[in-house]
Amino acid sequence: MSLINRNTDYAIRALVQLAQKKGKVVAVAQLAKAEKMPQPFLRRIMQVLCQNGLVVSHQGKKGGFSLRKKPAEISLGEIARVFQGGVDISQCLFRNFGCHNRQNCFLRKRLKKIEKIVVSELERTNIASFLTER
Amino acid sequence: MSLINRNTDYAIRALVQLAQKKGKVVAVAQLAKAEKMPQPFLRRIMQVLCQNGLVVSHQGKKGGFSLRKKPAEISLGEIARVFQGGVDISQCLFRNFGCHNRQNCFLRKRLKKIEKIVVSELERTNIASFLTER
DNA sequence: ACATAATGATACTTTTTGGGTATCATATGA
DNA sequence: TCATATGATACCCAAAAAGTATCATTATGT
Repeated sequence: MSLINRNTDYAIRALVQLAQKKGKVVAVAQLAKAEKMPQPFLRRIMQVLCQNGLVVSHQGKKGGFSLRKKPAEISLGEIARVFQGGVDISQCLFRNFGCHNRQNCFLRKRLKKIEKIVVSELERTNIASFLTER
Repeated sequence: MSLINRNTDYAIRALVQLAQKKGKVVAVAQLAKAEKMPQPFLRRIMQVLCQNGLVVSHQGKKGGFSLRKKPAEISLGEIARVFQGGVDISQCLFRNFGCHNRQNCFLRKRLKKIEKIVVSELERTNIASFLTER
């Protein structure tokens, strides 16, 4: 099990690259090549990022994508929300959906607590966090 | 995505039940019924718990399983380790296994950090933690 | 104008994994 | 000796994740 899936992973890497280019327009082909991501897959991811207002798309020759927000304003939490509907670490696994006593489930309570911690970590980590480290 | 899978989930529920029975021998059929878990599936889970020294099996008529350790000595972390090989929240999702620079992967580092927090929470939560709450 | 090189939109395929069954063998208490 | 429990394994199924393919549209440079 993993906290983030590949969509999220690739999206983060692409966004970090865009951030390094300081708002310049970069084509998917370049982004994909740099981190060895499958291009058509990344293309779809960029479209979704565009639809969700994280990047701006530029059509036509010399087109590509550029950041729409400041790196510091894009958190991992937001990206995860786009591609995974957030981080739902404590989801009920019970047979046929739904524990018979969801409200009082002892296990659920405990996992929710852990989830909160994780989510807050993801919120305070943003694209800018990664710029200096590289 | 979920922190624990169903094996782990069911195992926890079964162990809590056994803890409530204070070391008495309980058949899988009973355990399964109480939490509405699929019996043959739970049976396999109990076998694994037995092989890993968490419970003792008693064969034959009037057989079943009983706790081998004190509830306080069985952590969620240990159970997760048995059924999921631990909590590997920061696993590399990169194409064909392995980032090209696993050591310096900025994303991996960050996720590892979060993973540590989660694991420590799971370690300090044990079966006894759930006994009073019910 | 037009070829080229980019994204838009969408449908499809493949792979992996989680979750679950089925079955036969073995042990044991009444 | 029979009923009822676990031991050990092999197998199946469905859903989700990951990735591919294709055709339409838009902009640029000549």
